[in-house]
Amino acid sequence: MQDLHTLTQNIERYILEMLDAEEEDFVQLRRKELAETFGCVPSQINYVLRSRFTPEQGFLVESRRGGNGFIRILKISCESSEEKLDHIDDLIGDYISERGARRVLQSLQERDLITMRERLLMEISLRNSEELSRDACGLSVRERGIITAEMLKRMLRGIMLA
Amino acid sequence: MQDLHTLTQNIERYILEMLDAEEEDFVQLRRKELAETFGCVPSQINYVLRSRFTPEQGFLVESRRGGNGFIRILKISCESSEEKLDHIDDLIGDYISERGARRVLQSLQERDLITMRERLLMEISLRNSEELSRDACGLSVRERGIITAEMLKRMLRGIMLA
DNA sequence: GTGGCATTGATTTTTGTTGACCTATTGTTA
DNA sequence: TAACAATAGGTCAACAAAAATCAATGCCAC
Repeated sequence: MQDLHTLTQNIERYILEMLDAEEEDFVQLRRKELAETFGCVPSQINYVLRSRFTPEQGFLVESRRGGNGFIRILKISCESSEEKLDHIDDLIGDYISERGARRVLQSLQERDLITMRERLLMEISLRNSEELSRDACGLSVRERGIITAEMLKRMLRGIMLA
Repeated sequence: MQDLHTLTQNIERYILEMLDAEEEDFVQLRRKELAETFGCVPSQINYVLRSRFTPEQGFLVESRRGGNGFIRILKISCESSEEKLDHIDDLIGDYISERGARRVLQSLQERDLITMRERLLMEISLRNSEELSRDACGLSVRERGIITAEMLKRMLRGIMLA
């Protein structure tokens, strides 16, 4: 696990370095070219993107097929310290009630770490998720609280409070 | 990095610049002339309009054939919240694929109707809901698409009104 | 040996480009 | 005024290029 030399890890590092080097907060590349650079099959690139450049990890990926196709990788969030992420994890834990989640969001918004609209978005998402897991899946209160906690952490990690 | 200029992209940019230059929020042009300007077949213009100037991207296209025929491209304004909401409902409808949802979000962000962070939050939310309804509830693709549409509309309505 | 991450390649889907043929509008003329 | 000619835009199918998907397989760590 300490061995950072799998193909996937190399490609991940390569893209991260490109992002670092750029003025912009995005890089654009050709899947086929990148695959050739690493001497692998093109679909390997999709695997790297799917597993390492997800919205939960603060990235958005746009692409186009066909003539002059491309893949664009955008880094959204600012860098954030491990501490802050840990703090959020502590704050939320493995289980949280809907009320508790709302308290967390209110506090973050009052401290200007998220905007009003972002808070609103997350509240709507949580309510949706709550509704889905209650009505469609018939999950218990406890199970729903676990899902809510997971969801809230994903969203907050995604925009990585700076 | 490389030459990112297909014919379609050049024509798109040309029309956007015309729109920018105009006082009005529309431009009017001749299909044949524009095709000649770019040294291409006239139907190429239709392709550009069909793929780049759709309602989803905030445009309406009108035209007339025969003598003195023309093509007119209008920018949808969406001044009031009401207009935005109607527009959103039109774009999403009762069913939407995950891919379609992501296209809508990209387009809204490019039109500055939502921020990057908001787009990111909504993508996380969509993934979460997809995962929940697929794995925990075992819903079909169709059912998930209906839920996705509903959720997307709720989120967008929520922040457009804020 | 089992479970999960990584790798591969065959197949599918999307995008861009072109040209042959279709339809609508306007003007002209018998 | 009814046909017809000229004009201008629309549709569609075929092809090429590039990325996405998915299922099968490989590789470790436990």
